[in-house]
Amino acid sequence: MSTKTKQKKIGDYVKTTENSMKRGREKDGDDSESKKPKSGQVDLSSINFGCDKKNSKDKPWTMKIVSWNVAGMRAWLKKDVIGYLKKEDPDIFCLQEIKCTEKQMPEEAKLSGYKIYINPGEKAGYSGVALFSKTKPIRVRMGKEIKELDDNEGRVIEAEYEQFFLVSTYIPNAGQGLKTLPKRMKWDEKFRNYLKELDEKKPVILTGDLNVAHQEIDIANPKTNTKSAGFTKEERDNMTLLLEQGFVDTFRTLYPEKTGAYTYWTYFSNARARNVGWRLDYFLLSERFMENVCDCVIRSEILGSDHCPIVFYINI
Amino acid sequence: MSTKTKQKKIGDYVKTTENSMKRGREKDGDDSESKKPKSGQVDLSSINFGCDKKNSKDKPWTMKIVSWNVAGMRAWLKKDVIGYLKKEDPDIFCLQEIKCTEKQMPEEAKLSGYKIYINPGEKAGYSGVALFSKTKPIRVRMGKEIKELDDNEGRVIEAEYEQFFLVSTYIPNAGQGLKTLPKRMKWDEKFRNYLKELDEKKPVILTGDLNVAHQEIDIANPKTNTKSAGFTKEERDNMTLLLEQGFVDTFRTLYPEKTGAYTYWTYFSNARARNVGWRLDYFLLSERFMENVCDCVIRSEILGSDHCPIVFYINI
DNA sequence: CATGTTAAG
DNA sequence: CTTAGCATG
Repeated sequence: MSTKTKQKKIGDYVKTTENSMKRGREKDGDDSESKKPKSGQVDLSSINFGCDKKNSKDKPWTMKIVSWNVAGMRAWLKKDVIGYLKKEDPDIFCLQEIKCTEKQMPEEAKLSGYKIYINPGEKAGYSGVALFSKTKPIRVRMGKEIKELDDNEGRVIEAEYEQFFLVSTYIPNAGQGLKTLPKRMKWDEKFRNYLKELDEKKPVILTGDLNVAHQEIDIANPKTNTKSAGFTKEERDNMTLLLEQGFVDTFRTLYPEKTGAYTYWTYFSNARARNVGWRLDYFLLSERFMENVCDCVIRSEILGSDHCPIVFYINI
Repeated sequence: MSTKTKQKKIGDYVKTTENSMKRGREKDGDDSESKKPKSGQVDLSSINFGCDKKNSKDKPWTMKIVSWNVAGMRAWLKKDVIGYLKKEDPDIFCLQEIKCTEKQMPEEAKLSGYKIYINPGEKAGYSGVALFSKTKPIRVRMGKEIKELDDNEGRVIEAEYEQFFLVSTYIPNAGQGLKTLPKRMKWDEKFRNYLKELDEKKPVILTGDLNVAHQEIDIANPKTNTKSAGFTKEERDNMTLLLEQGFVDTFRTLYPEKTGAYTYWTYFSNARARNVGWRLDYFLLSERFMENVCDCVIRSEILGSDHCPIVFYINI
């Protein structure tokens, strides 16, 4: 099976404007406050939190979704991430690997203005996902409520909105020495089937840490990592199957040639400073929904985890 | 059984001089270096590392021994303790709860000029004692070499010198909810018998963390701790038995009325700053050897562990 | 290398 | 509260 998948090109979906600085919403003008860079976090004033691009129907973005694997929410909160989130101001944000229960979650994390949904999983301090949404979804399912998945590890939250399903996930890691690759393969299959059914009802926005770098362009060292968790042929092929089933890797479709675009860097050996990374975090979209997409951005400057946030702009 | 024991008084053993500033050795004059207080450690320049007192025969100290429960040697080493030890410059120093093997011990800890003996115990990261001696002892026994004790937890090092045995120990903690009090009771008995036999051969200097505050004066909150590990009647009675067997609590004998003299403060609730402590670390001496003692000092200013070092000055 | 356990103190 | 171990990433 080939790991290459034909993805459509930019022009098929997105109308690239002349960096017009026009935004779907006028939210980012007030950089009068907090000029001072805070502890650990980068200076946020240089970041454009809006989106200059329009969708294929020349419409600006109306909704922003953020996904971030936080690698332990309690430690993450000590790194000035709330200031970033407030500036980013997404309509929905999805966190993976929170490694805590609702009870253990510090109050400062419970940002006002959001409905909060938490799927902590059973094992203490392991995995866990959360979803924050400004508007209340029609329905939210998570964990064992999604019977097809039987998720007891805090890996999935599904939120149904008027026009789409949003699925946030943290896909199982294949483990050191690939010792949990079989578990991963089983998960991938049932998750693929679950998404297929969901997609038949409404378009799906799938986001989160898919724990796979799909192509060689998605990893700094493809040659030396073919036996590493997250870049085995098995995992890459499973992602290909997902795409062939009617999902689109939005970032790669918008930026097919973009190298050095990663969302994860190991803490070892100063990998992030050297940009020795992996693209493991995605926005995958039901193909028929792609015409609405404005942009997909990797916020590689934002610190707080070994993953960085990714941002998705869409016109709904 | 009473927990009170008749200990002789100061004048019986030690001749208190008029703070003569004469020292047994002239070692502490050079405070020209390192005036700057280093990270985490207190300013050492105000400490008198010598001893102004003389023994009962009007002789100054000729030997200094230090004991310190370091509560994890590797973390302890990060707190500028080597600078203190070099200034203190003991002839022998005994460390308890090193929580590492010889292999794991950082090189910086292996101070030149000392013979080093390590009894790490079997369980990784648990317990473990070490002894550093400028002069090579006649014989050193530790762990299972001391058959009477059958110590596989790194609790004892015995060093034989010409005129005495030095025993450094870390007595088992009775545990939360006193769940290891039975183990402790058994240890106390066999340890007492071991010391009795040793004492028949030569005078014994016993030092270390005895994990008991003997009397009410030895603990900040005697009333609320009668069921706490380290202040149960059982543990206190066992210490009394040891004293009745011919050992002397040197500090308490020298300073029978001294309140607020502690060697341990829990890390909880800022106990050390409030001096809510326990005296758990001792120099116990064979009664017939007491005439040689010059002083016993608690270095409560010295940071690096939840215990502080204690210092023993003797004329040998 | 970092996070959150756990056992122990 | 702190140490050091461990499992996991």
